[in-house]
Amino acid sequence: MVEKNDQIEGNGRLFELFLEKEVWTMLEKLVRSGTYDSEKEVIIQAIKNLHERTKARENGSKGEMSESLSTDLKQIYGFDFEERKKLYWNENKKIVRSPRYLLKILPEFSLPHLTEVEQEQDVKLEVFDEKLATQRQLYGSESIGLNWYFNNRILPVKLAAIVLIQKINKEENAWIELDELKKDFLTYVKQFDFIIRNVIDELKDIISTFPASSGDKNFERKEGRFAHTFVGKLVKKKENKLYDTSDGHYLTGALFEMGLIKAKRVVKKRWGKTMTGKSYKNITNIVYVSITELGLEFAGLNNPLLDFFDKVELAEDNQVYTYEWDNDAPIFSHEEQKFYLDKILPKFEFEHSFVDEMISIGRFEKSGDIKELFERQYLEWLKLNYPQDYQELTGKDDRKLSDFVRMRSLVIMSRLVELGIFVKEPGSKFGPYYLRDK
DNA sequence: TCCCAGCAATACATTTTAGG
DNA sequence: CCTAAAATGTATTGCTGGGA
Repeated sequence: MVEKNDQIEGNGRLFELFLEKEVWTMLEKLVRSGTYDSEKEVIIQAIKNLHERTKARENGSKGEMSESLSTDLKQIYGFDFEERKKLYWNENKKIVRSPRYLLKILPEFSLPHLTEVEQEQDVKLEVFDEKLATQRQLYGSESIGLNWYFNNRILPVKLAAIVLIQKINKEENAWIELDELKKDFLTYVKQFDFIIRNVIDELKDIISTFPASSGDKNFERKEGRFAHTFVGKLVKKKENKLYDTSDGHYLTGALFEMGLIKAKRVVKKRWGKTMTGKSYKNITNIVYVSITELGLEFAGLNNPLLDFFDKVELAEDNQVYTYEWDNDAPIFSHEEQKFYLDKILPKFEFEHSFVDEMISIGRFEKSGDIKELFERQYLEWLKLNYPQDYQELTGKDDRKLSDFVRMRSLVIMSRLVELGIFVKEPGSKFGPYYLRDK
């Protein structure tokens, strides 16, 4: 019983995002009327109906609903459920679709609105441009010269940049509170996820890294982690955590590490103990972020997937059907691929040259070949440039070293596959991998 | 049958916070 | 300003489906 409640609650939270309260109440009434056992069932039935109609349409015949949910709802509430669904589709699509992203105000001319106390404590958070130092500071000696392996997808990065720009425009303030950005990002991602799952069947793989959304007890933790991996999180240096110094404090997150956003930290004193014996109640760090030139450029580039939402319109009979999407087509445009290679990768010195080499090789028969190449080249590079870290890494046992190689090398390729630069043989698990344009 | 890429549960660790 | 519980973060190990 408890478990069942939890599940319904989970769905409830999810659906509040897409359905008005009115519709949720409607679902509850329908359950109470005895037609269905749970809200979940109503929703499942609705999706089944959609699915059958869609299939029927593809086969060129008229769809037969196994059970007419819309008729039930019409009788009870006097309006057409499908009609409503169409509205939600249009609403969601409007949010997700992709116009060209432009800033209405320039970041340089706008400052965050701060209280007096906060202003006193204003501390600038450096944007780390020194490529190697950054990765090393953030992730220790195991990520030197590489984009962090948990930044394993580019699509969430693109979405996050878009959300930030939208927010800056809406609030007419160039500096956005990081926590607020994360919230909006998650809302956007859920809407994105909702549309793709319901409309574009072929694209389900793309969103497999998005946090799962229903019936998952750890969902909130997962999505929190998802947000800070891609959007950002302030990491405080232990020794300094109670002091209002900026030393050793930095921001992680794909957006920041790839140079797409800049950040500043504002410190609020509450209590704590400084070196000089002064005591505070606590210290709260508020991080404000803004888009960089690079981020603006990236967000503004054409994206086939986002553009796709612009093209999808309702059919003449006002139904939302599964639209055709070429599953073999890349979800990133050529401009975006070029941007990644030319403007983002140079921040990661080893990965940059490694990817260049991968492209010049052009084909790998199996994933093992990539690992092999990576191990050879990375160790060589590390030995030359960072002998101490080389010692540390090779001093580990074989298992640890091979895990290191596996994670690092394969994620480099998975990013290239997502971007559409490389293709992994459809249906295969271990490759071959080859360049798309060859 | 074996193996391993890609997850994901779980145990363990650290940080935050509430309360006095 | 301290303690301890609660929240949150991290690391390791384990699992599994399907290709070799």
